[in-house]
Amino acid sequence: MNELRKHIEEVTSITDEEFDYIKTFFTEKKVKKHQYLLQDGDKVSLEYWIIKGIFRAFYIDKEGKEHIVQFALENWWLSDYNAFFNEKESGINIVCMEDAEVLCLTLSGREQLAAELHKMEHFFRMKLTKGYSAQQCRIISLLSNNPKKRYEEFASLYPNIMQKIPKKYIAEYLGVSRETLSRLYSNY
Amino acid sequence: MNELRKHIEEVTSITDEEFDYIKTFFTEKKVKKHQYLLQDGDKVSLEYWIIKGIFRAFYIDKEGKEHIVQFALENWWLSDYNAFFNEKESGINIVCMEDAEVLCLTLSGREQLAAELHKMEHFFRMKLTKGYSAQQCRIISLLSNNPKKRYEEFASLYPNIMQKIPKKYIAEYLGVSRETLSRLYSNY
DNA sequence: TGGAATCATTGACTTGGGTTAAGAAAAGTT
DNA sequence: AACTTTTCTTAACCCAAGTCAATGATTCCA
Repeated sequence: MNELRKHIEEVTSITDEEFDYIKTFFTEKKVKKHQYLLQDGDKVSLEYWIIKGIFRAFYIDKEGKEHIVQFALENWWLSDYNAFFNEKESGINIVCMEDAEVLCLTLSGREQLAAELHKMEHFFRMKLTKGYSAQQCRIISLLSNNPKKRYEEFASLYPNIMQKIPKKYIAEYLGVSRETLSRLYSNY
Repeated sequence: MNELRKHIEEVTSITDEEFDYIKTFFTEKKVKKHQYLLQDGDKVSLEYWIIKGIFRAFYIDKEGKEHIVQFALENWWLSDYNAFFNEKESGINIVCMEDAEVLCLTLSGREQLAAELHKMEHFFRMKLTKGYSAQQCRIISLLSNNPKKRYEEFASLYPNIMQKIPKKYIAEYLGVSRETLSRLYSNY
């Protein structure tokens, strides 16, 4: 839990008492590679903060193709906020790609935390602002860059993800076929 | 300003005194068609809430092509949150497409409001959650749908935007050439 | 340690959508 | 009302990237 405190204090400082209270909302969980945290159609009731490990969140289209919404590793938050906000079942899947430990927070727990502790409301807003901003960059990149540029951008933005996961998932993230991605870096 | 109060109270109820205070952070502004609210390279210091009118926020790539990040009309919030979060100059442009009235809030004003009034912090978080969720839908659509599907999705999601703005901008939003878009609905 | 999955590469072929161009229609302006 | 400017449509052509298929390379696991 100590990592979580450090993580929160990057945004706002909290007292020992406050953190003791915050802690009570989280439960620890160990997750093995290939294990699902969330499956298409599930009721979404949890949000996860990753202590260690790697996950991918993906959407499956009507043809059965996977499209990666988000990768997540240490210190990242992860859930289907879309389902949460619209109070629907999940439309995406979240799978573990490298043995992991996560902290689980119920969505109602988060709202309660935010309501009771202004600092936590602030914290969540700041995290969301960052996520919003990152998503906007990705949209711009999808609209204006060709696959090669997108690949280079991704590689420079997330070098640590690049090394750790199969390239086919990067292709799915970039919106490109594995074959095309493969051709990109063989052309040097 | 009354519309603003109504807008805020959709999320959280506030007292007269609170609203009187909130009001002091906003200034009204009238904007004419074709007028810029924000230009690539500007220092981003304001956020806008639209009372009436239509705007588009767009990115210009190296070839000079426009790519639309966001449309915005009544009740929408608009700024370059990316620039704000990373404390950089704007990378996008915001242009008025239909005579408008907006309320301006400085970014530091927003932070102050959020810090002083927990309710406003909550309000901004809720708005951001909704925006985040919408962006995620758009990313999924860009990754998994072809132009025709994206067009249909957009048309059903934002029928009011469809009617009011030139189709070429919709093409720029969908990441498709005007010609391709034009072919889409002539094929029925 | 060897066989089975999974993942990556490469080549041949196909195709969706971009580009170019030219003309029609609509909107804005005087 | 006439002229300009912007927007839209349609057609011909082309190319980037997808698909299909076969082969190699890794990784996984019994």
